Amino acid sequence: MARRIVLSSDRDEPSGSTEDLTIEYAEALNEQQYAAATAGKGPLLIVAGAGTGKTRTLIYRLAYLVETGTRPQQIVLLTFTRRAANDMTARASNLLDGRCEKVRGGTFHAFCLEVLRQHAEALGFPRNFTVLDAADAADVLSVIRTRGEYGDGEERFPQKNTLYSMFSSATNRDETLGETITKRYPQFTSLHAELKALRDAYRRYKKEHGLMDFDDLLERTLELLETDDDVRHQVASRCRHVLVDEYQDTNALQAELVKKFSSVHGNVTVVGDDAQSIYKFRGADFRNIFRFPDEFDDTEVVKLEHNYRSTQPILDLANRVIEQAERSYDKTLFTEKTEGELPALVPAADGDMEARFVAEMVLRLREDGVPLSDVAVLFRSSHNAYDLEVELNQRNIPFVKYGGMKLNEAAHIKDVLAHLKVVENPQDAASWNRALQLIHGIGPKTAQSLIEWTTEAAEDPLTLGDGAPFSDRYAARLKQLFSTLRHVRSDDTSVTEQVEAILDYYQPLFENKYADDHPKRAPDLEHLAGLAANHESRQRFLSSLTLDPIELTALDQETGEDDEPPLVLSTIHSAKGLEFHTVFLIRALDGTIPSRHALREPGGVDEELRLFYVAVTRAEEGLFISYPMTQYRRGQGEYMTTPSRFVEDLPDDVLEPVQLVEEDAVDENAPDAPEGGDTLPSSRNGEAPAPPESTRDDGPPDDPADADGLPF
DNA sequence: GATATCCCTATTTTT
DNA sequence: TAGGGATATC
Repeated sequence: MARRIVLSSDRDEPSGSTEDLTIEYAEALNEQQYAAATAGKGPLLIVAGAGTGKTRTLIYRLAYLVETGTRPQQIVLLTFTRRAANDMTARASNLLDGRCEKVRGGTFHAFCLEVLRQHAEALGFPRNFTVLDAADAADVLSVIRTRGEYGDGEERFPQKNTLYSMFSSATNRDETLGETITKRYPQFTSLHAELKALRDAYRRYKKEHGLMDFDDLLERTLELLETDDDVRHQVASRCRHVLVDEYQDTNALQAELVKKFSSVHGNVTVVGDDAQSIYKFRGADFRNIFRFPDEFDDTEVVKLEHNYRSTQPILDLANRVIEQAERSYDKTLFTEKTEGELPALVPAADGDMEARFVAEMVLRLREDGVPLSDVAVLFRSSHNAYDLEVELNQRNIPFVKYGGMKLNEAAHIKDVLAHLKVVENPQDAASWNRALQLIHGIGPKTAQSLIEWTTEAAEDPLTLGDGAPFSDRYAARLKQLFSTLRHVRSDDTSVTEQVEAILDYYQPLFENKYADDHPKRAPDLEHLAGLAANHESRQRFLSSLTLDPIELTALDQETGEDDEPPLVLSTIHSAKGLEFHTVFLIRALDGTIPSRHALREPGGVDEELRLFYVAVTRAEEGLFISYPMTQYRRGQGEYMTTPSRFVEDLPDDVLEPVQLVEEDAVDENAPDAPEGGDTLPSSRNGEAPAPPESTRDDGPPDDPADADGLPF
């Protein structure tokens, strides 16, 4: 263990002087926000309800810390997405002449990655280790499973994705594998020993080949900081202030990391709202936030309750929603925006009609001056938006979808990235596997022996030694592959050139592999090359893609300079922390939200309820909760749905029912026959869904008389 | 040993 | 509805 020489840090000690502050904190913030932003040293817990200016407070705190002498490089801001981190540092920089840009920050995973790149060797990993995303990790598990003949028994052995979630679940909840299996995967209890062996094999494999999955980033960092006190001291010394956003969604591992990061200076600020904890599946526990004062002595607690986002009617609904929870949440949000439209509950005949309703309303809002980008459509899970996506495409309404397919999850992108990864880390057997099997004539077996050849026999893994086990069938391609890779490796190629070189090589393989739809996929490859230009190194490019994935639809849209900012479609999870003028919550069905899967888990319904609460509290002025009354399922055809239990018992003066009427439909009340063909898209142009907002304050709001001529 | 084809099944949320 | 497993064919 290295000898430690402690340098006096007086030089760095923040002055703490409040004499020459350039920002009028007391004027910009309310009393509690001010207290939070300007709190002194030590642990600080900010319990902030939805829309209470939590982000604003955090930004001012950043600025305050910098103004009172803390160097920005010594502040660590941990957030849930990189977008949130960039957003906050940018806003803080605006307040303070750019100084806050140097604040370090990002997600837990990204920050841990930074630490690990520095110290990986101490853990027996190479510094250029590869980060596996969930799909990569599952692929690795699949390879190991097949090789080790784990599933040879009679019982069904879990699939690769299940294996990954199982192991990940154990890590994130800080449980033993046995506990996780008993609690969450009881059907595999009899396989416990085999699963344990498989997990050990997976761990060994990752270490041998320089691979880390998402969980490793957290777990290995913690291991590093726990076992090597010099490293811990070194890392924590650089964290004079640690700020954590969305603390209610941290899990046991992350809470422990926060402790370690702040173990030298003891300055931690965490912000969160227990009623908005929605990441239980990742091991988050809303009670974490209340444990904070027990974990950190002398915690100062500040509560923010004044809501600046929503109108009173929306808050009333939010309060009624959260009241339904088993556990009571101590929420007393209040606002001064007492006026406002009632949130509306909108049943639609079917998913198609629901989509038309939303599209129509979005256009009306735009005519009334609400920009598309200030409107969001939220849903429980990604596929809930399919109908709407089709509708929006037909009407040429630009949108971005968050929480759908990510660019780097698309198979063709993974193919290209595998080649880059192999150059970056030639031990990365998982990527070799992928790259090699693209070549016609190379399957799992040949790939395996080739990998052994390159990584063991040759001194340079990117050359093929004589006598490598290859046959003429694919020899030419293989040589081409290796020369491409060597070119990519050479020092003077930019990341863009590297990607281009791989694309040239990949093109014929690509067209062969995706014979039916490669023209559709091709633009993504171009985008990838474009993205590469923004990155200074291959390694950074790769990790930024895995840790901060790009939404596929964001690229479809090709947002040019003067294009209209698009409508936002988002899973509720991905909408966390955002706000919009008007929110549509679609597919509010029992079985969707709450999800059918959640009903089986203890505490599952409450978690879904919090999710619902998050959705509702995103809205500033307008809120429409809609659902289709019938749905189609493969086997059964159409069937009647049940509205979400969360809206069922709400009185009309909290959530106002609205009836949708087709403009040119014959006066037909409820389409109770499953085959009711009259609502199907017989006419694309004439329908008039909900009456405009204005008719909704007086009496039954179902008169479509004022449905104006529609501009399409 | 690689690949083409067919059938079955499970189906949330994210770093 | 796609992705995985099993089977048949090259």
